[in-house]
Amino acid sequence: MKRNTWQREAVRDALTESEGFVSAQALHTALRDAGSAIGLATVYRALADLAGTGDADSLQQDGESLFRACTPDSHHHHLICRNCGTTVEIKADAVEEWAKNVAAEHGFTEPHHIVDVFGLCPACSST
Amino acid sequence: MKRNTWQREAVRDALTESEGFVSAQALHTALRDAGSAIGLATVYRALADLAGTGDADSLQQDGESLFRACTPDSHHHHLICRNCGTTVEIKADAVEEWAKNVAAEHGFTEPHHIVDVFGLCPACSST
DNA sequence: ACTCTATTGATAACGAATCTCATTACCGCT
DNA sequence: AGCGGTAATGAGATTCGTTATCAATAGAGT
Repeated sequence: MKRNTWQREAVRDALTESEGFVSAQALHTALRDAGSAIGLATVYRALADLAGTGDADSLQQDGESLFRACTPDSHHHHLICRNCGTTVEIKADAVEEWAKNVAAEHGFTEPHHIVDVFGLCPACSST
Repeated sequence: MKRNTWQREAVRDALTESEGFVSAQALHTALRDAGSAIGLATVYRALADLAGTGDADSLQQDGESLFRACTPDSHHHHLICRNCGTTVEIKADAVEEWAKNVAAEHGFTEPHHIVDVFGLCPACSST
């Protein structure tokens, strides 16, 4: 049975409050700085849960996993500022179709895809 | 000045011979098993060089970097079997355009993008 | 309240990747 | 062909993100 703990809520809230993608370690540090006594392992576990249930999206950059609270039950991609992490959710049905077709054309089944666009957001571009 | 060593050649050859994406460690093990006395650090260095010059593409999966010899000077994406690693190179100008436009629409500059499709290749699908 | 057990958290363990630095060997030069 | 400087190598140590361990804690149904 799954239990509700204040730790899980804290991680969920912290994720929701952050602008873009954040690392597990950064989240943990932020929570500790905010006075919480949450453990690092718990942050990792909570994030894995959120990613598993679809309440958070994750991506890998420089060998570390970054997470972000996302609108659930809605497949989308991300436009991410590689400087400050600010993220915009992107809907791209055309890309979904394309990925599916490409896989089918080569006889590949169970297609998944990773599609992310990185760049510098307007704020970071102007500096 | 850059020197040519048999180690670099060995890594390049081993990469070229492998069907799909391979990890640095797997390549190192393969080379050692083949009788080569190459060091792990050297494999990492050679792969980084190849990726830097555009002779190899890389992607991150499960927190480790995978590499593959690729046709140089040709931007493309990959269709990868998540079971055996077999890879097909994909040209997708439509996706390039889409990524560029999406970035521009939101005022993002210097757009890069990561687009990879995973699935099970015909051989792995049938088992 | 009481029990049962999922969850927590400090720390150890793990693994990929990088760094260190003494040794090696590539390559331009004579 | 021989020499010299110097980029490259490699074994091991180190860093860093993530996961496993396990005793202690605290949800939740009764």
